[in-house]
Amino acid sequence: MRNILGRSFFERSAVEVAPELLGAYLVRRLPDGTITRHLIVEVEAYEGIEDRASHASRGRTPRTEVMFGPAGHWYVYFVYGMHEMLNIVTGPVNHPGAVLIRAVEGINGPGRVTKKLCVTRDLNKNKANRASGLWIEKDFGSSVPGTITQTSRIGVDYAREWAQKPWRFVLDTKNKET
DNA sequence: ACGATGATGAAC
DNA sequence: TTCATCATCGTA
Repeated sequence: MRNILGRSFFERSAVEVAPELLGAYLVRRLPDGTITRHLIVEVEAYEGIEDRASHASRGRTPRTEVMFGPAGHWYVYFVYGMHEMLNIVTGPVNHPGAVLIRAVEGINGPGRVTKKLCVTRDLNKNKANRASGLWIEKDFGSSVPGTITQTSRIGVDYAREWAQKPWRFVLDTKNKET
């Protein structure tokens, strides 16, 4: 059976949640009503106030507010003057965490995922559910379609020892063309 | 290798 | 109010 992932699923450590999102589906309902499903193949965990790579390491600010809120909400922010980044908030209230969706099948790169799915900041702080038009579904009945590789996170060299954490998770799907 | 391009947060 | 920085991407 396929479930829409809600607060209870996300209310854990981002490092625990992240690998479990591999093989799940990012589902988007576009303004015209069409629904598309995308297999999640790459994610990164940002966990706690200590994690120097996380925006939340600077504390509670207008931008990071949502990361301190309840799990299962979207954190969408703008970076490099042109890219929207899509994250799902994890962990208990007041314990900031998030998982960045870096790629879905056929779309590599976090900026490309959001562009392709028409995800912008107006989804920020929205719940991941049908009402917001963007949610995640997971089939708990079947196994992960591939092998999971762990590496350090991309673009966070400034984060000192936190940059080394193997908190990037990639799903290598068998015999698939890009 | 590097420029585009604008929000963010910290310093002043 | 200014400034460096940035969870990136396309072109070279």
